[in-house]
Amino acid sequence: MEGRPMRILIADDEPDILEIISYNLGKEGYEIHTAKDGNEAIEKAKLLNPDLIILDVMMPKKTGMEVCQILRTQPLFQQTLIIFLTALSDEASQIKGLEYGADDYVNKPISPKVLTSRVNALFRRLQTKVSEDSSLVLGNITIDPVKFMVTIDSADVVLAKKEFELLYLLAAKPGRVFLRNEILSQVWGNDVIVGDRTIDVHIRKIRQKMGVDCITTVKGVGYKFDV
Amino acid sequence: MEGRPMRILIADDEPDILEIISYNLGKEGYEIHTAKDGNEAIEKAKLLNPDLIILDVMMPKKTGMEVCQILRTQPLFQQTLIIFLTALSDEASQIKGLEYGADDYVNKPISPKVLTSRVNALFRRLQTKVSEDSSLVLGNITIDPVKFMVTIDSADVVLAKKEFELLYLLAAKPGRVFLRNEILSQVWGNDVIVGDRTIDVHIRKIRQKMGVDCITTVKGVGYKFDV
DNA sequence: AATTTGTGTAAACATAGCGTTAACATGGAA
DNA sequence: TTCCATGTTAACGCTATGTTTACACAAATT
Repeated sequence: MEGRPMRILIADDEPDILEIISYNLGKEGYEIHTAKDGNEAIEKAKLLNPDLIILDVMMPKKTGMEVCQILRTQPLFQQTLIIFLTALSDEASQIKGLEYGADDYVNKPISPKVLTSRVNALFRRLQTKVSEDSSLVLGNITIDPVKFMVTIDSADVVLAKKEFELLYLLAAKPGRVFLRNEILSQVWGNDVIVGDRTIDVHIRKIRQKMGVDCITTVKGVGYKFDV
Repeated sequence: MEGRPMRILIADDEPDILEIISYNLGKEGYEIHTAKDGNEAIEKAKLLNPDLIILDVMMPKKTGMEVCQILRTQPLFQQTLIIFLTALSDEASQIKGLEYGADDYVNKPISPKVLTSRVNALFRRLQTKVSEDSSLVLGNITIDPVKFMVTIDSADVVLAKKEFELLYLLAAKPGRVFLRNEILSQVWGNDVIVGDRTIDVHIRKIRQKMGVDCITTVKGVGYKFDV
């Protein structure tokens, strides 16, 4: 399902930091490369064409800001994600960094976990943007919230709005059981009051239209989407 | 032919903060809407379908996290940008926030300028550089925005301005569902107020003139161009 | 200017099908 | 068995959309 791992270039002059970040992002499955100063960062960026570049602001040879500025002028690096890493926590630097074309600006001392979360968030957003497609793919079933369309083995299934919303809720976390209350408040909202059988009827219609039985009843508890 | 301004929904229970942020982002040319608690945020989000939602974490009725969670399970809010705003600067909350599906996490006290920079950075990244005046070719249908002409199987179809704009909007992203609100703000503009049936009438005229039924209704949601 | 033609919007009515309810069926657990 | 949770079906009100007509207004033509 996933393509190649995302490639990250980390540039910092402190070996300790390089190591910590490399270790933590490597653990997430990213492909990690490092550089120890501004010039090396630019060289390696051109060589590797990474998806994300993490730049320490204070580096020998060239500062992170300079590196960013140089890279951003090149067409190849317009789309590359850039995160600044810095001990300068003052507001002006941060604004300057972001206006230089960075996508995020993280202050030192860095929590590796926070950095990882931010990296993940950036990639998550990029993914949905590039493919224009945040659809759920579960085996031979595809659920596309943007097109409001369900496809089973390349055959379209047309669902009504509520049916679709309900299916999407379940399918977003396959295997997880959703309580009836939970379903009600998510799909119908908290204030709306509907009868007992309403959910069942919708479930039934979904099952019917889909042909495949991908929704399991957990009696006394709720419903779940089968993997 | 610049696109409409990005629409931002800000939810916070402190009126001062709402005002400061509204003012600063408004200055940047964004279209601003506000909510003062979690429930109102959800309501307005559904109503306005904003491009970005800024959520205070600590709010009455529902917390920002809850709002985010609820919206993210709905098909319509998969692509919406979300920023958390919070006084909780601890690392765990931040990670949790980002993993809830937020795109950024900003600590209070907020510098309006920093927030603005971050908002700009998010939108900058999202921007798709679609050459505006390129003609669309979809099967046997050609839509040429320069000549203002639609051709089906080498037979010309003459559309009026609004009809053309509407068709072009839908056809630019074939398959994607456009909400009625979305269509209104894109084709008619944000300030213009027109009656409920106006869109339908235009859709009808397009369908009539085109002969081919290339526009599908998704009841309760909007319209889409068939691939 | 007067005339004609066409566009965009509103208003009024028609209609399909969505969402819900109600009534009854079924099946498993105690 | 009896009970309770869910399945199933049909019916129906209502809402969102389709359709048509009318009209103000702009644009084009004379």
